[in-house]
Amino acid sequence: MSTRADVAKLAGVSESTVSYVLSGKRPISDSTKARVQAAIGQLGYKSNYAAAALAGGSPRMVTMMTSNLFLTPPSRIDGALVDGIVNGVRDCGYHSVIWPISNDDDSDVEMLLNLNFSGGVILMNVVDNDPRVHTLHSAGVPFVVLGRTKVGFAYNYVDRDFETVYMHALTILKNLGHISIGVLSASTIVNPYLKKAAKSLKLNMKMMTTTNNYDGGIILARDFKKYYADVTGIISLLDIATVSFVNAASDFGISIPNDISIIGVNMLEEQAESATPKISTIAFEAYDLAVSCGKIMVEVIEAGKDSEKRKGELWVGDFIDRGSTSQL
Amino acid sequence: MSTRADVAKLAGVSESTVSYVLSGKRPISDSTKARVQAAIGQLGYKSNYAAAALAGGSPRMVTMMTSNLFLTPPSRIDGALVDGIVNGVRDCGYHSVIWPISNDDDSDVEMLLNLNFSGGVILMNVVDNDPRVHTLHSAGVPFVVLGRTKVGFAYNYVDRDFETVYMHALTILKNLGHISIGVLSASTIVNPYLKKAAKSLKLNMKMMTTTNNYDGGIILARDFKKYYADVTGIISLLDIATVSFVNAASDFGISIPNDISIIGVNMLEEQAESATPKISTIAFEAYDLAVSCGKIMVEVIEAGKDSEKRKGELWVGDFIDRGSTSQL
DNA sequence: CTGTTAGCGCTTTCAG
DNA sequence: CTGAAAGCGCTAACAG
Repeated sequence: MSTRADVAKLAGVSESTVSYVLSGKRPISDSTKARVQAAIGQLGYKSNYAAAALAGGSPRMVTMMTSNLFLTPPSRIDGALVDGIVNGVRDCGYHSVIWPISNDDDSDVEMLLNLNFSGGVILMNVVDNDPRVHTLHSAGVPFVVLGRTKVGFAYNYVDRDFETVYMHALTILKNLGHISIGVLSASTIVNPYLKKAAKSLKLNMKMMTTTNNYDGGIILARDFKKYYADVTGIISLLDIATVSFVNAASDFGISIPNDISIIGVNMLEEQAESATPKISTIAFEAYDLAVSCGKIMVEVIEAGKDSEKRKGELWVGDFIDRGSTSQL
Repeated sequence: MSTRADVAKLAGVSESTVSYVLSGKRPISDSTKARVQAAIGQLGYKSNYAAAALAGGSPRMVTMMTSNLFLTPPSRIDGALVDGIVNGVRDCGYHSVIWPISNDDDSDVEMLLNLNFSGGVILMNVVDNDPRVHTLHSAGVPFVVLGRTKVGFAYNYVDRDFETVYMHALTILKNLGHISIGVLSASTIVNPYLKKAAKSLKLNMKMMTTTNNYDGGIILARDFKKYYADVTGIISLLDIATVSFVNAASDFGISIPNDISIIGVNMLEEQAESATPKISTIAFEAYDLAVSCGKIMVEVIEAGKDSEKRKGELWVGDFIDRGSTSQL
């Protein structure tokens, strides 16, 4: 494996010059630049990540930690999120990898931190009072959470403005004349913002809890008339289950949108279109959100490990009302 | 961030002693070991991955490349594979990360190689004459493929002995009196080993192509009587679709196992049990296969980048006939 | 059993 | 615009 020194010798320049043509951090004449690049091509030279990381301070690598990625089929949103982060981070000249964690305990986090090869970590799929946030925080590692959790201290995160999202969705439903609103969610806990919005609009809420997969939607459709007969409007926080619910509805004598209006707040546009009829959504630009998460991660890394720079600040992904209420 | 030097000073020993208590590569007296460990704990010292990689030769890190992980929900087998590799690699004292690649072109591979931070790569989900295998090969990086593809040169891989698997599965079906065999697969191409086995057993084969997801199984059940009426035995190469097919069968007037016998050759035992009735399987020990893949990867790394040691050799995952033919 | 020392390949001042 | 040289933190001889 050739080194920077080999390149320098072949090109007849100094080692630092090679570094600078690579990094572009200082002006280099076109002629030497050309010679260096020719030498690089000729030798098939590749920069050594470890050496660069060692010499250059914190490694230019961000680690995504996301759990349950392989145990159960993830939602399409998780996919868009990962892709977005990869690209956001790459735009900043960093790289990203996924650190496979199989569960929600934090031994995998410890291991990553001990390894110390990552300049910072992006934590996804956070749970309530996530122990991993505590671990990352006390380790003093730069990290950004994609999503939010209450842990009792300030930390960097990127999230949507759900307060506005929920209010908007419920307002649409209310304007359509719905009073009894079902909430399609994987959790039995009502989101406080949702609760607050429903209260202020004087709407009744009914949790419709199911798993976010194809089966979850089918089961819901099957049970709908039995358990949720009074529900006429649905706000859905899931994606896969919602699509299958809508697609299966007619099999169980439910007519959409005649019987119920359904609006997805946590769904890719592309998925919404895969349902028949197409599901109305409050647009969730998962990809853009993730891109911005990646960029902010890099900003945090570069600001230094213990930077309070933007800590606890709220970065909201673009909230766009596409007004796609065709189905409603 | 404290370094090995800080630890050494605090413990009153030399820097190399600290290294050696960490690596265990030479005997250290219990007393100094204790002092060093105390100092490490006190300082919260973490070894620097980049420095270790730089000083110690090839980095102790293996990279898993697997595509389509986020575009579509992966099968349960992919999950078992990733988990198994992580553990196999960890048993060898290495670490592993996932390198997210969104497509089958090899620009992501190039980028990983240019980064040069990985001691070796495990390639999953290979396609026919996979371009990434060519790229890895000509880069001279240690790599192991989980699965096989024809590329015109020898490379390290780990795979099941499908020749035996198919022969065994078809023999079971034949012994049950089936002559017309459906092949449930995501591809329209008949596996040559399967074709060969069918021929030698004088069985008729009919491709039943579908996508490996819940919908794929439903569609197949719906269309079964129309398109595959003559099929009485099925060999399935899919997992998710097969489970949903079996579960949906009765809704479409198909009685299993009265009308058809179905046997899964590419399915986790746990998934087979989630169908009603339980699906018969030729056991696929995905996890064990992946563990061995991880271990072999490390072996290849340590043998040196251009080692021919085991190149082109066939490592077959354990093939275990559990004899679970209850449903048949 | 322990200490000393020479690098690993790169980045980044400091000097031209 | 370019070169020289001092490290980054660790590993692994080499020398006790």
